[in-house]
Amino acid sequence: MQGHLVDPTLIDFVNDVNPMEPAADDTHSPNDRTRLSDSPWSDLENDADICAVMGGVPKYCSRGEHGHRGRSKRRRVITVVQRQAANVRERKRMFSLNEAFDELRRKVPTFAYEKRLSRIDTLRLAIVYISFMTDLLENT
DNA sequence: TAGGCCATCTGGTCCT
DNA sequence: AGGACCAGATGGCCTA
Repeated sequence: MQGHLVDPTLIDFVNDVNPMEPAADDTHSPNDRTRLSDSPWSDLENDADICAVMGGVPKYCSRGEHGHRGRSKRRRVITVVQRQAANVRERKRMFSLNEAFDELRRKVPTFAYEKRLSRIDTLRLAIVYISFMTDLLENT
């Protein structure tokens, strides 16, 4: 789609950001690793095995009781259920973050890539792309 | 096998 | 008090 739109400068910076072989195919596809694709937060029950049922104690036990140096700050007491709920919310949050990354990937010229852009490369490429477009506007 | 990337868990902090 | 956000830790998967 971007073939007619892209000039050599653009190609340069695309290749700069991720110097990989030319793409064999157009869309980033099968390579997709297992991602947060389908309702990752649907199975709250699956979290129950984390550390939970330590003798039925309702407190959450974290791995490694570190972090109590100083001990001046009062730790927030959190139940297993609350921890699980927080985990689900966090997964949901990360899912929406990844959705935003996917959307950004689609807005950025990625034709030269065989692989799907990583998040960091997506950000870097977007920065360069925006700068490029800005310059283009200012110089015309 | 090492390194990169990612998902997930977790605890801390900030905000409502 | 509880949710959102964040960063660190950890482990799995994939590729060079």
